Amino acid sequence: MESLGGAVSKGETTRQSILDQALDLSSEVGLEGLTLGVLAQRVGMSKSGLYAHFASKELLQRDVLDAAAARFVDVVLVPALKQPRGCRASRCSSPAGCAGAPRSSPGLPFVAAAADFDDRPGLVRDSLISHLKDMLGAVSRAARIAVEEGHFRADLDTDQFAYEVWGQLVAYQHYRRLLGDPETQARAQRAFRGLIEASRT
Amino acid sequence: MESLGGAVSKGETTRQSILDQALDLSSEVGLEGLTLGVLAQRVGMSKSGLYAHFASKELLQRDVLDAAAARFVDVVLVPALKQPRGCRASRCSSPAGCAGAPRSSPGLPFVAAAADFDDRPGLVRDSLISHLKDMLGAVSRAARIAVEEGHFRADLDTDQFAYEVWGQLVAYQHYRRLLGDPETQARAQRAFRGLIEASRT
DNA sequence: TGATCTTACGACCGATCGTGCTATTTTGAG
DNA sequence: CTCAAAATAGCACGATCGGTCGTAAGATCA
Repeated sequence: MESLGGAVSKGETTRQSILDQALDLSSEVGLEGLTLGVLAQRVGMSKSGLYAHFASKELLQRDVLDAAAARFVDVVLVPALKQPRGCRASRCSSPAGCAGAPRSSPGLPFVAAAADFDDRPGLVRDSLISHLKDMLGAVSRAARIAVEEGHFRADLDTDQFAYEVWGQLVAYQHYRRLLGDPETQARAQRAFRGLIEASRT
Repeated sequence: MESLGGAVSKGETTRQSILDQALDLSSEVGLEGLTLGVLAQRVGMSKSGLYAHFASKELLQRDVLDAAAARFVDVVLVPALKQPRGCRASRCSSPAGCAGAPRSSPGLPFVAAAADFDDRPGLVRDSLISHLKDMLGAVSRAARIAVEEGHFRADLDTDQFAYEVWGQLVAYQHYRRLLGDPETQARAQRAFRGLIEASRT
């Protein structure tokens, strides 16, 4: 048994490192492109040894998605909520904030997964929808606060605002990954600024 | 030889019907999910018989993509260009117009393919980028005409306009396919109206 | 230390993938 | 009708996929 604290079993630590690697890998090839063989190779263990940590590939994918959501909350949402209340909405919903550094953007596996699983029913899709609704709710709530504090228009449809924010995130990822256009970052920021401007009082 | 007209060889006919079926199928499972076996089954011929019409799967995918682009031009762009000049920009770039009826929207395979191949170099990706740039150029040009005719602001960045239009198309497809929210259509239209409004004089 | 439970490995399975090769059927021009 | 050419089917291959199983190595605790 573990000593009721930081100590964790060996299995749990490797399981966590598997999940970490899977998160990175799925940022490159997508959740759907995730393969037990190459993941095992990257982690440095045998396929079956890796597989023993998960009941099925679907469960593995779901866990990876949960890990991605957790990372997103930690990296994007929590820092945003530490901002002064008035700035929250724009901070936590900026594509530049979500997409962050070109490398290993926290929102990326999420967007990629959304594309892969939008028509593939199952555990992963359900989990994805659930997380997405949570995130949209968070953005909408932040916008509502901004409305109450007078930074945003009183008649702003905050759900619509969240919709458009997510849309810009998705569009930004598409553009950047497909075209590799360095101008994309500037375009995304301009578009986002336009959205904020249109929501202002 | 053919009689210099409508007559086409049998091979070309079946090849075209294969492409049609492939277009429908890829709207469901994506270009990446396209499989020779199930495609052959759907067309009603053997896998090898079908395969004989294409040098490789990659070439097949490229041809499907070209067909999708052609259909998009026919169904969306050409009708839009027959509108009075002032309306073109909004007509040809409306997500509702591009996405059209919930079933068999012409832009869908394009968006799905963009998600699948944004990080998979090769023929398909190259073709995809080429077509995308064409479409963006068309939208940008339409916007420019609207500017010249005084319907849009004189200082409008038409490339930025095209970027945001494509973004809305992508976002709409994501939302609709993932959440299945009937409200999505209304949200997309509202977002698009906002974009047009912001571009007006 | 010795016993026990956890963790990891290698071999293997059936299915499916893309892709060639060869035979057979179908088409269409002379 | 004849017959070469085109079109299609049959078959098999190597690779890779998710997944299973028996077992060896390693950790944990009495």
